[in-house]
Amino acid sequence: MLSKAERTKQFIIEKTGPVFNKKGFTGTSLNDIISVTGLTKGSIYGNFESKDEVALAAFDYNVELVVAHIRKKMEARTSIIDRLLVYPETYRNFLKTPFLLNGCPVANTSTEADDTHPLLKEKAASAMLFWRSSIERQLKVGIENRELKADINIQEVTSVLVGLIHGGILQAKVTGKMSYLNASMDFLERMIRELKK
Amino acid sequence: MLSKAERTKQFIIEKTGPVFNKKGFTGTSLNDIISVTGLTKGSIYGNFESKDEVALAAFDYNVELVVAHIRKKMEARTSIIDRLLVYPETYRNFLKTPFLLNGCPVANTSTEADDTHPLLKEKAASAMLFWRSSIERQLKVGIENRELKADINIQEVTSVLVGLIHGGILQAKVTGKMSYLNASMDFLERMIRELKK
DNA sequence: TCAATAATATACCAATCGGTATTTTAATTT
DNA sequence: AAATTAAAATACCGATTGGTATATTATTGA
Repeated sequence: MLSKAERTKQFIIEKTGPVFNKKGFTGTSLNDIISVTGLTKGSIYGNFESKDEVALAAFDYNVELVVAHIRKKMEARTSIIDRLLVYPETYRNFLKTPFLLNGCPVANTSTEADDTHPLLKEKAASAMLFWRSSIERQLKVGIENRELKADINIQEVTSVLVGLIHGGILQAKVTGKMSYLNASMDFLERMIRELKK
Repeated sequence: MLSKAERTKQFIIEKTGPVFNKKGFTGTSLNDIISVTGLTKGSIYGNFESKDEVALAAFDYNVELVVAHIRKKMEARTSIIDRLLVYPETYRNFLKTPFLLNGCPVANTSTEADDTHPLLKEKAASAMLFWRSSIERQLKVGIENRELKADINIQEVTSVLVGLIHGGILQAKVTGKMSYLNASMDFLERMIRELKK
């Protein structure tokens, strides 16, 4: 069984995760952390040695939620095309997915931390590269299996796939018009289907 | 001639613009504003009534720089295709363009302000819609001129164009790999050329 | 040139920031 | 159940936050 401290630590991470994703690192104060957890400053600093450490853990948690969500949906599918289609399907519904409601943690953290918080930026970069390599691997497997065309530009397809998702969310979030994201996802779906041999 | 106050106001905007784009609204403190302008708090508050007002003006300035830059490059071109190609060309070199170095102000502000700063969000939304409608207008003109295919989905093309730019910059900035942005721009260029009738 | 006015600087404010030392309370272990 | 240890609450810290009132210095119009 987990120790009390470990459970509290996890509790803090789960409660602050959404706040950090919504308000960002600078925008989230210790008082935010305190009020969202219902704990006191002493308790927070008994389990984490700084606000930084809470934010870093919260980021990992936020990313893991997204990754697990995507992975679970993919496991139910066999072909590479169907698996890749999980992406547009998932992000079309980002508003209905609690941990995506305020945007993808990778995108949010990348944008804020890029010029301000080296440790967070490093984590965001790792998450981005992890995501990309997961897509690249699937494309490679698909080519080897002869499910996908052999002449696919893996790096380009990956860049476009990831870019369309983030760019679509950005446009939808700021304007409030889901149709911009949906249009991007329509396009992305067609692109994915055209990867087929 | 501009009054002293108007010149100082403009001076403050020009000096703080890059800071706000780099550090964001929350991340930029009054001390940042003071040190980057070399002015004192009294002078700042003599010309603006709040940090908010400075940030709002700085955002407008930042956007105007980008808009003017794009417009200028477009004016030298005649065909719609060539004009649209200004976008990928511009953003490929965003690192060499001072006011784009830290990312597009619309994207940066959208991401930060979306859940935290209503006034800034409103401005970011307007800028996004303005940008989109400028692209949509060009597509429409291109279709009417028979330069472009008649069956183009204007909203989709616009969403993809804008999305690829923002998504590409995001990936390049956080990972430090320009090749991700360049791959997106390669794809975008091809897409633009294929709009031709 | 000399007032009037506009613009900038100085000095201060309460509130909040992230963080720490200490005390109190709760959970373990024997 | 008592003793020990772990965890959480309280009270405090200096520094910084955005903002204001007042004093000083430039600028401008008569």
